[in-house]
Amino acid sequence: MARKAKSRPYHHGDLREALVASATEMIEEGGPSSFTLRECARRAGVSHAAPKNHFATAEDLIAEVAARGFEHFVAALAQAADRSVDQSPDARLTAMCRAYVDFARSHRGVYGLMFRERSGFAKSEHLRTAARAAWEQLHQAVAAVTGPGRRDTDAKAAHVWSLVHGIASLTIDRRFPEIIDPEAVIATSVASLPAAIRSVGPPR
Amino acid sequence: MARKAKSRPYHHGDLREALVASATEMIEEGGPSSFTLRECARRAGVSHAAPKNHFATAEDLIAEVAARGFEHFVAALAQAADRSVDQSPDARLTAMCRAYVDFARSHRGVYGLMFRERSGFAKSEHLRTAARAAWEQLHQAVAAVTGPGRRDTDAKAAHVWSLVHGIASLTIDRRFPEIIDPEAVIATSVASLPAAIRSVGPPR
DNA sequence: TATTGATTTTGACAGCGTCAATATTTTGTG
DNA sequence: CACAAAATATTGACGCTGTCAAAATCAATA
Repeated sequence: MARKAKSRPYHHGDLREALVASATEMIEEGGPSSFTLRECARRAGVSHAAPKNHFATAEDLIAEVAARGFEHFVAALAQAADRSVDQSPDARLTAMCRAYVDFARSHRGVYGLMFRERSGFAKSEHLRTAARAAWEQLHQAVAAVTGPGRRDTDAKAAHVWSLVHGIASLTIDRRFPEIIDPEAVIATSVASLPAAIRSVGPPR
Repeated sequence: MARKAKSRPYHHGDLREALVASATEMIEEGGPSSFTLRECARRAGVSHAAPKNHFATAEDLIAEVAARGFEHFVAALAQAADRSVDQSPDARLTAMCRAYVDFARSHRGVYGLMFRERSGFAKSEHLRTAARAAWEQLHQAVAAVTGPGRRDTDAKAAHVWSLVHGIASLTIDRRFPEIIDPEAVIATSVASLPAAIRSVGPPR
């Protein structure tokens, strides 16, 4: 055993972690499509087939990268919430949305990976739970704004997520016309969110 | 010459169009990442190097697919606008947003391609102009709601695009929790849009 | 110390995109 | 009509990729 304990289990030391680090690096540098398993092994200083012992397939490795991306992402959102814990729910939600877009913009590659369909989402339990944690983080901030016990909080949270994800994606992939200042879009759209979610759906 | 005339210029007949058709088919079936140039050539019934005469690189071919996707997309939006031409600007914008999400859901593969960063966006003029046409289509519908001559219509249009693109992406890539009914999110969020864009940004 | 098991390497395979050389067909011109 | 020129398609090769099986290496344990 001693598989992931701190006991420096083997030859390389901890190849599994080294592979995740190299893969993350590659994806941050050149986007998800720039990743290749062989180059990743090269960066970790091992032969091209060595990863097989830790990840059955290349997809499993990038699923792990995506899962850790979600964990990092959740931490960033939580930190934003903590920093504004003494403010209003509206301010807290706004802060979280800003943190959302900031994370996406400063981790373009991994963020793109996290929301790409084929990221091993179906196969990796780790990835699914990490993604769900992100959803719950956002959901909670929305619930604080709409008030407790509402039936349609889910739809409102989905609305918020859609908006910030849309802004993040279009900004990252440069699909806005050049005239558009992403910073301005983020500022005005995010600022309008608390009021907007109060009026989304039936007002009762 | 007679390069793209109707004169059945050659051996295959019209390989260029056949390649675009095969590529579109592949991407719709298995997503953008399932495309390979060799399989595409196979489907078109030619050798693996035949595409070289019509597209210098594989990226050029998928850029063409993306460009046509945008053209098809613009047509779908325009059709939605036409169908609601006798209604209010609000209803027209709503209809267009519904058409937007409907298109994305019924052309998952190509839509994913259209908004993926590496789609030859930088190199293909055709792709850039087709994408710009889509933006202008949406921009116009937004302008009709906010009223003419407003300075912040761009930001409002970006807001609308972000929301519908976010809904479309998250739905397509199945990133909403299972509890969420995409149909409900689309209905409520899109319905709230006209009112929302009136309050986004400075009210003056 | 010997054996076991985990880890890594080596070598092979098919598939990929691209390129150069060759073959074939169409088009344009004398 | 014949022939040259241009356009189009094929063949074969190159280096790259992910995956697999067999052999080699090393750590821990019995």
